[in-house]
Amino acid sequence: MTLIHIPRGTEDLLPEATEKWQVIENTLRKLSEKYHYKEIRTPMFERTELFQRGVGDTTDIVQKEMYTFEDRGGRSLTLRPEGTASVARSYVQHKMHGLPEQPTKLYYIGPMFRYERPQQGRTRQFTQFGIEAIGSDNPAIDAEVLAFAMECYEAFGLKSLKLVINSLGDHESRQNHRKALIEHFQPHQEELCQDCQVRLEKNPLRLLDCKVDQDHPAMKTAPSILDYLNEYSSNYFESVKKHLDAMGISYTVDENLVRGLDYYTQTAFEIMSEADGFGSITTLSGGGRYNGLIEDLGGPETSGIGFALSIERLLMALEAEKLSLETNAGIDCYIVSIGEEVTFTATELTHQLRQQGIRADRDYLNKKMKAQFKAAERANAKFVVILGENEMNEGKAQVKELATGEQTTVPLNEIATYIGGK
RNA sequence: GCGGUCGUGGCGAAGUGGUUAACGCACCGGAUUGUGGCUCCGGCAUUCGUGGGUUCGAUUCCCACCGGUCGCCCCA
Repeated sequence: MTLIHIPRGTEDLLPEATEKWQVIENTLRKLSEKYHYKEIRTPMFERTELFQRGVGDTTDIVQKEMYTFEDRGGRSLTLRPEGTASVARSYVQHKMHGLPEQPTKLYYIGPMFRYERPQQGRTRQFTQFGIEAIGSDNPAIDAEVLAFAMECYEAFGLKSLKLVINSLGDHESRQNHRKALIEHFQPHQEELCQDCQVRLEKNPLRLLDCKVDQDHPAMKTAPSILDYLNEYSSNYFESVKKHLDAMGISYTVDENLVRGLDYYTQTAFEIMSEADGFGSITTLSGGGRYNGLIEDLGGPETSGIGFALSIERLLMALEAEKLSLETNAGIDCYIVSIGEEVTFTATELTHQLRQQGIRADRDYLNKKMKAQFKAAERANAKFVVILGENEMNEGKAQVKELATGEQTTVPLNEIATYIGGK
């Protein structure tokens, strides 16, 4: 029989892993409450058009990474490669701009899909937690999103973090900068690497973070986006920085930081890990402002900003910094039963304890006492209840605390109280 | 999508063109008729990633595919 194995670039999370995931998810949800963001759940697939229009036709995500398929009705659907487009779609569809709470502050958590060559930190299905604040173009909210993003890591004790910010400016600023870039690099076109020759046409901004040509003299003299920001954009960026300063959040400005999605305007940022043990992929999360997106999707002119982080990469960062998560694994009580005569009493007792809120388990393999003790230890049980024929006849059991070895005889109907009181 | 590298039990890991595929950990059983440790003894791979080919014979050689991993592209 041929084994069917998991699709490429996906992974099973077994209990050992899901315990950690639950801790992370809970922490992120609590943080969301603290910052007053509410959860939104959108479908895992959308009309393909949404991403073409929202994320951008020229982006790598849309051009070569989408999981697109046709349903039985002949509609082209796509497994979501990111969260913002869906949230924006939902915002427009449900006319959230009319809600009394503004800006609308939302968070989401769930799987995303991109068809890429997998490697560590990059799988075809991965999980993003993200937030969106839609309906305000006050620099204070940009700073809030950045602070939130940083706290998502600090909450777990991560230290080796680097917050990099940049401004991409508004449409006007970007156009002027683009023109300047093309003029600057055109004379050197022949000397640039293959990729950059294509970038020059497609997206000259991308030239700036090319690794092959980074030493080319033209790179050092290349026009910076920051010099092309118009007054509004420039003031906006300065104000975002002041708000960050007010919170004591440190950052570095990288004028070459370019985000991969078309919808970004003004503030753009990334959080990277500087811990050892990371390979070429160091980006933990990224985000930015998307002032034209809601309008592009048929909504009113509305500005927005958000970010998304990968839970997989968050876990990698924790591992790289050798941090562990406090999980609440284990049970309160393991019932060791000796002899087939007591099995019904064991069942009754286990059930009774559970009904009283005690996390309990028992043996189902007719193991010997010694083996049952091992099972109890493996289950991380606090107490073992020993039930033999003698105890059963007396309506009592031995209750042993595993950590101390302390053992007492307790009437069956008082075990829950006894354990609960410890 | 491109290039490198790797693929032996639950995990780690040796090994050879020829008939029983080391070892360690884990697990199970026993020594020990009802108490977690230690010790000792025993058990635990009939697809050596999958499929072809070369050969009298392949886990070992060749090819393809699948998968992991690293780098590139790009990103979370």
